[in-house]
Amino acid sequence: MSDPPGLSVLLGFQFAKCGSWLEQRLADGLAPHGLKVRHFLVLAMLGEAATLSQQQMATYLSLDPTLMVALIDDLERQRLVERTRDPADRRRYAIRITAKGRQSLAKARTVADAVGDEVFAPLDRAERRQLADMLGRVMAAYWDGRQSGSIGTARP
Amino acid sequence: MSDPPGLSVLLGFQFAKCGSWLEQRLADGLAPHGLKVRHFLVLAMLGEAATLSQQQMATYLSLDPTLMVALIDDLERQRLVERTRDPADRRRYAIRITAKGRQSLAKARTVADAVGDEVFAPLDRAERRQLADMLGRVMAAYWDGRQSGSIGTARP
DNA sequence: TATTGTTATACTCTATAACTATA
DNA sequence: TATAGTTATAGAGTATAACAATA
Repeated sequence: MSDPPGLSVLLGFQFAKCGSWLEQRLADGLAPHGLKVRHFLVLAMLGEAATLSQQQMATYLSLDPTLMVALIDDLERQRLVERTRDPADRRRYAIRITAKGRQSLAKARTVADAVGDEVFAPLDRAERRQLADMLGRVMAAYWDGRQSGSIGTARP
Repeated sequence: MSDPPGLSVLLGFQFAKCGSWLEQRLADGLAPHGLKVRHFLVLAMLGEAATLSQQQMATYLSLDPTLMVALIDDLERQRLVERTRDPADRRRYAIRITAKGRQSLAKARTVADAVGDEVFAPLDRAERRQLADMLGRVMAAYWDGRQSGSIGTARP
């Protein structure tokens, strides 16, 4: 199970390196829109789930729940997101994306696609799909290992 | 060039997620050996380059040079690494891995391989090689974009 | 004048503990 | 009693600026 010695080391290092490259380029691209990567991820989640609580989003992003407060504050201040109390459980908020939020999300997606095209330029379309497939399987195992259910209809 | 909409977003997110998973598991595995991931990466570089300066390593790891000071201090204190002045340029140190350092490196590699086997369990050997190949091409483009030459004989 | 390594300091990011309001 | 959200505070990690030695 061990191929050339050091494959895992190299693979892991390149993984981290490529990941931080992606994140940095995305951060650069989103900055002019007044968004950080996390804001974008929150919007992306809310773009597919109608309504989510802060805890749900914190869990999925592996973020401390206290960090969600300022994060949602930011988005609410920009009117990209709304806080309404969940009638079923008045302790939680039912966070919802606004129409303006969807517009920002669309722009941010364009940025993200451009960054992806730049970083993954050496790979053709078939390879990118294959990469996404492999990563999907790896991360499915991760989520299963956490025994955590999906959010909404699917894992964003 | 844009496949299913949002592919880049998902790909990027899973990339970051998988990368931090790898890093966390590696950190857990190395902790009992008194090493952090960065110590390991430094040892891995020195395991293939005979001698490197602090600046060279900082550049390759995309780390602030000031952070290398304490990092090398740690490794030197454990006698895993030696600082000797570079005779060719007495401003720099020629950092060299020790015999004890090679032993630690070997153990750390075992840990890293185990972590890799765990995280990439859903992928068979051919897929892992393919993943490594694709990542290698992507990161080669990254380094070329930086116009930075290789360190020693190869990019670790 | 520029570069390597060093130190001290300031800054950013994150987690912890304590609180409220609901359940 | 436990959970969602909030606040203030402490801690870790990182970068910045100024310095000494060498080029």
